[in-house]
Amino acid sequence: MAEKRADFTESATTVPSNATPTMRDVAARAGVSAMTVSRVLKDENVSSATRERVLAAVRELGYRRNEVARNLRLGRPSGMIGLVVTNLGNPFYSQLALGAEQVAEQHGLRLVLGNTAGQVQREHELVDDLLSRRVDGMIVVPAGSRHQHLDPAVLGGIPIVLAASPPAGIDVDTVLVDDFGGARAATARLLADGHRSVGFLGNPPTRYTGAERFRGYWAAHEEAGLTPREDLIRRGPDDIPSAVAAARELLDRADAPTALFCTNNRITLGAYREIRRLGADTVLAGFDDFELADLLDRPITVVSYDAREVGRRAATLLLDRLGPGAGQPARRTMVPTTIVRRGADS
Amino acid sequence: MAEKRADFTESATTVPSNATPTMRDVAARAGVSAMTVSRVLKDENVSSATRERVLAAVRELGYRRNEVARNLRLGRPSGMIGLVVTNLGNPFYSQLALGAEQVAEQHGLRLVLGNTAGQVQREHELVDDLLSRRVDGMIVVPAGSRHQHLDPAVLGGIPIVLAASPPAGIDVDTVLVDDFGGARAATARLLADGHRSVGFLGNPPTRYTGAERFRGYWAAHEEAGLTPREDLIRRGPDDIPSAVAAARELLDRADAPTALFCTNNRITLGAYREIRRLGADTVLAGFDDFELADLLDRPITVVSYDAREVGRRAATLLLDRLGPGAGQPARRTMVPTTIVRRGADS
DNA sequence: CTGTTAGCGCCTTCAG
DNA sequence: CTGAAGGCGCTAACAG
Repeated sequence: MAEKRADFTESATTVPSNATPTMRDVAARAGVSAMTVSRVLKDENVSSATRERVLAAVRELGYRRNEVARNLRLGRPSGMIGLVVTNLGNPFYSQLALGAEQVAEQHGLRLVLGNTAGQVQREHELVDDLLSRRVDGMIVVPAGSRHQHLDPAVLGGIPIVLAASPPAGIDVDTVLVDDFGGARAATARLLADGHRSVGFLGNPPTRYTGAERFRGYWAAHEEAGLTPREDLIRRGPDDIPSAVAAARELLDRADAPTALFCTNNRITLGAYREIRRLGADTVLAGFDDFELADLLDRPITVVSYDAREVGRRAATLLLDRLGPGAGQPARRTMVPTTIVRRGADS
Repeated sequence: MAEKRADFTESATTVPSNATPTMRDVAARAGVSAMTVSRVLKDENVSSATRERVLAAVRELGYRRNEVARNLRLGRPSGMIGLVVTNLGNPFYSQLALGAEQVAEQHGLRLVLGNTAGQVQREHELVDDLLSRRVDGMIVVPAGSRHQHLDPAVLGGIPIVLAASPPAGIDVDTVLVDDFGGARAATARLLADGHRSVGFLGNPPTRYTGAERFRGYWAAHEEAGLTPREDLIRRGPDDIPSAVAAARELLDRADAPTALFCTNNRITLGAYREIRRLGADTVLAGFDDFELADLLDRPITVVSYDAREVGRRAATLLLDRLGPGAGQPARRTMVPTTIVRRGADS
């Protein structure tokens, strides 16, 4: 078992050398009460003489105030905010985390990280654990489409902000990317360039982004007085291999599309690879910018957005609700997208 | 100020509806003592009748045990490990974080994140803050080259693991990438392909990776019985623009190198861009793999390694030291690299 | 300016 | 099997 602090008679100035020192140890060493130490550490009125003695003791003992105990006593939460994402390995989420960290940091709050790997079960456990650790609030990128367990009511009033996915059946602050607008703009660009058969390669409609980006693709057509050709639409692919396969299907047709819109960068990559392999001159547009995009040897249009900003806004909403904006109705904000041409130049 | 719990006479079954319920609230509601609630939650011996009543009360109140208070009482640390990195936006570190999270998660530990943005000052503050929060231990990617403030002694005995950079003047567990071996192997590959003037584009030697990778470059030459041409060595560039400029300098020469070794992917990108712009056929090798590398239209050799594994090992070392391996001497482990050919095919 | 008392939420120890 | 007392480290609220 853990070695307990020595209990045998120990003079007031003798201090257990092993364990992390407590305020009382400092007090004893400085010959004052714990309260005085507390006051010194809080910069309250203490005579400069005793203050010096206390600080000396602090230094000698390497004392560091236990913020956990402090928060408990003050009835405060932990001064940490939970961040639950589906996949930290995805640059989108790591940028989001970075943005959230920036804002949290400015307010002296620390970020506690949880990665769900997209598993709803893990999300449940994580949220529960974070609640038990008394986080001040949490930012969640939901793994599933049911969100009742994220209801502030269930959470015991701890505020929550959803990111990248809209709330389903609950009423909470949310930060979204303009998936619809970005997809619409990119598709419109292709149409404006004269393309009349624009294929669609997208992740499943069950995903929010998949659905929204498809809506955008469709809307762009409607606004141009066109109707997408259903036979050029593939709403299944979700990784590079499946995107390659789907692209091949479309490009092999006699009436192959002259352009493709892809709903994320993995799909774009798959399509790009296949186009290049076939030596086709199909034009490509896709959601998500990526480094290196301009090293590609043929042009490509990408929908770009600031993932870090998503994190910043999420943290900002949360912090506001932790303070002044406590009682406000749920807010929703949307991070804009821009259309960028990449590739085939420098 | 915060609304205090109503103090007027309140029957045993009435519970404050606003604040997060405590064990006593549950106890009152179930008509038992707090101890019994505690026991139920710990699955200790309690008659199944009372257990049911308690669990019912827990459910009705939405009670969740306060792990913070629990840990305080038990004299345990927080059950969290700190992760301090220089730049979460860099995929290397986000992968590292993901790996560490995986391992921590398996042991029921949560990760607290800190981003130093490479500033030593921030690193100090972060480490200090994490210590005050009583993390079980920490994984640090040091921002600077002086590490005295990371000495376990200074840290009050809290274990620490360094990642990506070796300890300077302190004796702690460390996880490194085989920078030397990777650079040597990549350079050797170029030499084996017949190149006799291999340029070097690398980040400053003040950085550990810069120094190690340069050593590898040099060693490969020596082992081949060659001496690198000093005039083809540029140890300054640290981002894409400066890499472009440095590459141009080398490629503009009458006796331009036939191959270049670059110490990280940004530098590789810069060099690639310049080679492509000039239409040169200089062969490229570089540290760090990158997605899309195989979409490039000319071949490239990259030094690849598993960043997630760095995080996994760091967490594993830390966890071991938290448990059985508490007293061991400092260990050091090195994550291997592999040489991969990329680009100009599919 | 400084000390004492009490208690945040929980659990160990010791009585029933 | 259950409860009462005491305390983890810290700090309000009162004394003095």
